[in-house]
Amino acid sequence: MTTIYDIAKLANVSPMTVSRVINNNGRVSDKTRAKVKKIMKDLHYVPNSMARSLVLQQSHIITLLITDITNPFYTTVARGAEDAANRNGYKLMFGNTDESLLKEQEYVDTFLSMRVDGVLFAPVGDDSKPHLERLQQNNMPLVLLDREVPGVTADAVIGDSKDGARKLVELLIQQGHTRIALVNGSSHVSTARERLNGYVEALKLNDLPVDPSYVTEWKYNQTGGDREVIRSWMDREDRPTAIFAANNILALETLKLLRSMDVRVPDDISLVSFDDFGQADEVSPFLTVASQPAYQFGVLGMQMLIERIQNNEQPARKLVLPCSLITRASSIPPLHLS
Amino acid sequence: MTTIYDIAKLANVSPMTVSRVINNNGRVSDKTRAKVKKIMKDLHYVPNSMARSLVLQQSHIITLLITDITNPFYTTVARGAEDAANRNGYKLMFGNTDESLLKEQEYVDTFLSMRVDGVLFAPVGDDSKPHLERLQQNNMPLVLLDREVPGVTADAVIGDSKDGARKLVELLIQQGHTRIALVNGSSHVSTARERLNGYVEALKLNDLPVDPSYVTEWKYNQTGGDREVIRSWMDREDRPTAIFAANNILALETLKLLRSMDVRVPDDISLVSFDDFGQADEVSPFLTVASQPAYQFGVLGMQMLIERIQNNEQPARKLVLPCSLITRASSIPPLHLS
DNA sequence: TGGCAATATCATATATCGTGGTCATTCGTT
DNA sequence: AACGAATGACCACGATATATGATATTGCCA
Repeated sequence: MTTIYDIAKLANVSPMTVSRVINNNGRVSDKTRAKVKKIMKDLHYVPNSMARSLVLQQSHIITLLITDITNPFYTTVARGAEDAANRNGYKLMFGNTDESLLKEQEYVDTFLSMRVDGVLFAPVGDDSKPHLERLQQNNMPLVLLDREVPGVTADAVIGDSKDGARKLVELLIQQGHTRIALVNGSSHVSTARERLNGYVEALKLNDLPVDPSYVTEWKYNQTGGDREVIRSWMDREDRPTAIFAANNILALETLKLLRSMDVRVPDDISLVSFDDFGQADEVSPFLTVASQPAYQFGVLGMQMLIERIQNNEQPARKLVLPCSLITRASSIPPLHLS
Repeated sequence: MTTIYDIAKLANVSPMTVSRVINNNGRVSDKTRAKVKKIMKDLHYVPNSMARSLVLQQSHIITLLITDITNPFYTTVARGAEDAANRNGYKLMFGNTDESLLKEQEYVDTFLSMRVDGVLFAPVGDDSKPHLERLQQNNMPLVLLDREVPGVTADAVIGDSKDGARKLVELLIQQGHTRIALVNGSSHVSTARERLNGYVEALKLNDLPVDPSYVTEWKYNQTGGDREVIRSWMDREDRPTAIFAANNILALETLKLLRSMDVRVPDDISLVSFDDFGQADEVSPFLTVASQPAYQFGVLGMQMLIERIQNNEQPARKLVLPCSLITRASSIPPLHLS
């Protein structure tokens, strides 16, 4: 591809003069400037940002790593982060780990080796710790998103999972449910632990028993969960009258499973969950959810990151965003009360 | 950050030896290799891919540009492309244009200046032509996705929009509808033109009139559409009994609008559209759609791109993927027939 | 068995990729 | 002659390729 040397030769000037024209600094006469610009256009010249960031030591690129690009929660986060990045003159590029630690590690290496200016990071879980430490050891500006990691001190924007979970479960209790099951994410993820905490707390506050056999753990992206657990719940005498799914994807999977067993929601069992479904909610608003301000997650995370890029020495900050309860058709009082 | 020079100094070897250890080529004694590796690990060394790709003239990075990251169709495409890229040893990074030509242009410049190995490109529309030409002028391997651009010769993976549209409209006609409106995407986008073609063709084949006032044009991501048009349709004596929305987002927006006017779907009016809603379809399968194999779009596009990276001289190829009709609750015979 | 050339193995010096910063130099004016 | 504006020469950024130098190993023959 064309370089400043090619252009310099054609324009009968030195490469440095071309560089000056490109960056619009230093003194270049209008005549040579025009001549150089014309040749650049004719040759479809594009500056090589590899070479440029090699000498400038910065790329003006920020990356966002999410764990599930098909999850509307994360894509909405992405939109927020993108808008905030563009407003500040940064380009945003995305990576998707698919809840895989291996992919996460590879992306971390890619980001480090690309010398991006900063990373917005939704970690896979607690085992992401070495990856985060690797970023920090290399002094890479970093902001955690949605999930915290024990033992890692870093800026973070997270949701109030415990509070949201408690609100959901208390709603169910108010509706008369006493046997509430939980389809949770992996306990290696902070949000799953917090949601379990909120679930337990709501039960205890209302003097309801906490039955561990009513709690199961899947991965947040639903792969590899034990489908039989739900089946076994339905076979019990004291079958739960409501299920709390810890995120939107788990709620969908649960719903599918219930349908395949001819269990109707909400007639036979109520279902509530965390996170909306993006625009799809409009089709037929159905699930009662604790909704998180996804777009704001992205915007605020990006702002925090850009401040950290400007000064990586400041102490770590943590932002906890509230969730709001949206009551819809999927949760109703249990049969014996209606 | 640490460089091979730092490591070389500590290991008492030359930078070149360190480079050999990193790339596992050339002959290095086991002793020095071990020594160098230890120091690299101690210093958390990460190779600088800017410097590397500067000399190697390749980055092993492929980028995918989509027009709406919150659209489940595109995120599913992304997952397919990602899987195919990883299988072939490439890293995939994403860009999102939000249906904006300006953002598209900026991403094109970024990709060119980053000297990525190839670009998978869902163009905003016909006006993307200069952007695509810019890529081609710089010899950047390129595969179009989902949308074609008149006057641009390039590899492409697209859906059979015309056929899908015809299938949808013919289903409505079979159900007894005769007044079918179309909420289309911009006529500057190839898929919108094809879907209009299919719509018109289905009407003509069934000896139904084509009324231009029953066709409106919005942007595919729904921003800036003229909401009043739909309102005016509903005010007419001969109000349409069915609406065909040209993609999932437009269908949602239409649905919202109808709801706000207390028009019920499907009781008062039927609604069909292109593209699924990802996992959200499971919540409550509702809309009748022409479904495109989104994941396959990504996989096949990526394979095509990788072949083009290996040989950019071969003639352009075009792959047209079929869509399948999924009949659901949103389309029923019109009132007067039931 | 000793001696030396031939060969294989390991390591380094130097040039290069495309750009920007610094400082020296040239040019045109007054 | 003197000054400021315009331009150029050279090096650095962090890596790799090539050619070459420095050892270690082997083979061969007297």
